Amino acid sequence: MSDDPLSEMIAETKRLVEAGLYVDDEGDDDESTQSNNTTTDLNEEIENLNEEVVTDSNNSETNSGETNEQTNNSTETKTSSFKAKNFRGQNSFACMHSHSYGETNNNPNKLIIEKLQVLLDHYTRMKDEWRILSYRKAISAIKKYKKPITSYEEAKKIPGIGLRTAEKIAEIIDTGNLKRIDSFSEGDDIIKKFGNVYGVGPSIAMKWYVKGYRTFEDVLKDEKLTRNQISGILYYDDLQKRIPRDEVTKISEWVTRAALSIDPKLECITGGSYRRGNPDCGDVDIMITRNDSDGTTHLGVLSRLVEILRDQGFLTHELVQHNGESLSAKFMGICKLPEGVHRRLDIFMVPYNEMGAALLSYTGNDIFNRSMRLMARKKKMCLNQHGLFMNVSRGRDGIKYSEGKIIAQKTEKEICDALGVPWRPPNERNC
DNA sequence: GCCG
DNA sequence: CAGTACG
DNA sequence: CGGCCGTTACTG
Repeated sequence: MSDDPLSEMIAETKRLVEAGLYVDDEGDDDESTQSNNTTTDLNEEIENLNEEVVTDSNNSETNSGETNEQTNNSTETKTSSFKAKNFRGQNSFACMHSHSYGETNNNPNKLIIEKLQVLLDHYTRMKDEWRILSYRKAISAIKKYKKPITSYEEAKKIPGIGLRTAEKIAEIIDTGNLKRIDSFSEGDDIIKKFGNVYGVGPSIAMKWYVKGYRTFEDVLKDEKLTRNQISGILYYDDLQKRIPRDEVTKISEWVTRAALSIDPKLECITGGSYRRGNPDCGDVDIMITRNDSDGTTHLGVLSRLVEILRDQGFLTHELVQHNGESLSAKFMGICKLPEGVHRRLDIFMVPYNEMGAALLSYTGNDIFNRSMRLMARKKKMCLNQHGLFMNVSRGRDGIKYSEGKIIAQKTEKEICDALGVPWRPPNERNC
């Protein structure tokens, strides 16, 4: 057991705790620790529900297509028709190919997926980020591999599956099990549960375990928590649940209706896995922008929107404070439909010119994004949620992305063209 | 972990 | 700064 | 063997 990496990890963490590197428990250093809930009143239930029927969200029917933004906007930064040069090997990038949604159930390799998922969870707890990445890619590849894998050789041929994983797959095929998994300690499940709390990652989860906590009650009793962690524990069960697509639609319509009451010219688009067409989602991601060609922007809209939703009792918690002064302000919190459970909700305000870059970024999935961004980097460019840039060091501060550095940002297609990546509808971005 |  | 979160 | 997304953005 001494060679069990997790055991070593626990021992190391324990050493750090004893060395005082983790102390933050006793010794109430500050007064304003918790209980300063400036958020909305916690369990304020919803009395005044306006059940106005959603007339028509501009969320567009299928919501899956590219927003029909045409590049011809008067005062726009001329997105030069910059074309990136291709390089050898770029065809192996995930963003170069279609990746449709991979069913987990009814997959002929369900057992393999389950076993590898256990390993992925294990390495997640160990903060082994590169194995995490590898296992995620391997599992994703198998999910979309429709045939039963019957041999080591067959597994090895799948992109993203190498020597080590193919060996494990072979063992699963032969024995129906992975001996490696059996050596994991039972503490794994507890650490896993801690790590699933919003605001708790691998480090905190391990720290809690080493300090002897085994349940949320233990943690709540003895540990000093951030407000996000408190919310995460309080609504742990709700937030663990997947959100049916229909409910995502309802939540989107609710937010859109409130936004349009502020300014009818706002445009709201739901991104994330919803835009990728998935049947259920982990949260709701809504982008809001406004055509500024009439001289008006959406500056300050988010603060008002949050206020409205809060007063409606729709928003129950604010996890990340939005930057109300920015056209790129964002909100991250928890909402709840009158008859529903608590759901994670993200609202991203987007400068009109950046909508294409924002659509790409907030639609994902993450593997697709990282693939595209790596591609950009390989071509001496830089891709983020604001646009595609020349890879030059720009000045500090909030100096706008202007000048000659911006290459493309207004539409997805424009960015893909400049990058030399074929544009794909969102439902083909489930890498 | 996988890949070049 | 480390940690966490977003796609 | 080195790279693996973002000079992402926020919290404490």
